[in-house]
Amino acid sequence: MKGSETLSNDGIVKGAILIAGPTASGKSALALDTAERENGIIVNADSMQVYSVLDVLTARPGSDDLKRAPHELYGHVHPSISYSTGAWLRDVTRLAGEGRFSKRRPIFVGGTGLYFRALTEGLAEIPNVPDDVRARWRRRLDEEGPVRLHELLAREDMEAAKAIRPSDGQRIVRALEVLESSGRSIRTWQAARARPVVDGATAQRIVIEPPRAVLAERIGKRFARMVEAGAMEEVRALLALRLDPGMPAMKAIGVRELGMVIEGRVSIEEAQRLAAIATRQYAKRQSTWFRNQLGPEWLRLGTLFS
RNA sequence: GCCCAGGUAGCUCAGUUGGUAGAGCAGCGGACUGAAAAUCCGCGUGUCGGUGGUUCGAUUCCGCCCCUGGGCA
Repeated sequence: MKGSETLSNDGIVKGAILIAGPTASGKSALALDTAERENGIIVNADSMQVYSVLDVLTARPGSDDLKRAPHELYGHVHPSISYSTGAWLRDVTRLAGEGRFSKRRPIFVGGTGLYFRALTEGLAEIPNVPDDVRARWRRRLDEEGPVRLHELLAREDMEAAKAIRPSDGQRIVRALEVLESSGRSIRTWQAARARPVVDGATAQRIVIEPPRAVLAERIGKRFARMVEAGAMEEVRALLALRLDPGMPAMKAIGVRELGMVIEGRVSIEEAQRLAAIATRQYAKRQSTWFRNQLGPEWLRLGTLFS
């Protein structure tokens, strides 16, 4: 790490450290070490660790970790809220505006590749889609299927339709809801990106890429530990909120699996096995993303931190 | 010991009236601009238990052996 430089804040964050890595790669440990050495403030860049309730299940830093360095954007969103990349970026911008990064070096750590991209490359400034519009298109997706909606999109927004597969319901719905609520094609919006929040020239970017087999072993052990640490009670508490199963927080790995145990449909052992599989598949998607989407400006570490 | 039923991909299994085999899951590769722990696309990775025999050719038919279940003793 370079010596500390002036962390000015004139709309863009300078001298930031970015640490990306798949689940169970030990990125939080690296972030803590770095924070202590660099007088840093750790900022979450993980789409699930923002939600409260699921402390254990999302492997959020514990109280010991929180004592070692300031942490931001962890567990600050209730699971009943549908958070998003845009909301996260606004939160980061707000922290910068409050001067939170002026005395301490921000260390962004997480496993959500899209968050890092939004941070360093900016995100299209698309107006918020009203809830009712979004709900209606999602319902139509359920009822009519993606192919039907893709045909519809092709009629109204050929450019967007060409860029999205007819089977990709989620992206089709996004294109449709943006078109309806803003009156403009999502492609038009996306053509113009807003300013990055972090200055790439002065940032240090690190991605941890441990061998898959090593990751797989750690994942298996870690989920068992989560259950011992009370993951089951967390899921119970989350389910008690009776949220729509489509909410992002409900998609956290382990919610479905442990939920089946609560319903008495599978054994705890089977749930652990299924959750470990889902986590491995997630780690694979992350690895693919980091391998192919992150540029050469990222320092790639093959080692593991615990 | 005898009688059944099996031994085919990492797992569960299908199949070949004899021309070296395919599904699901797992796994691997890829896409990714506001649900990204999401969503989507692509790819069989194999001494068909072993060994003899019949055959132009055996994973398939026959013999023997080994292994795993179940039954009878």
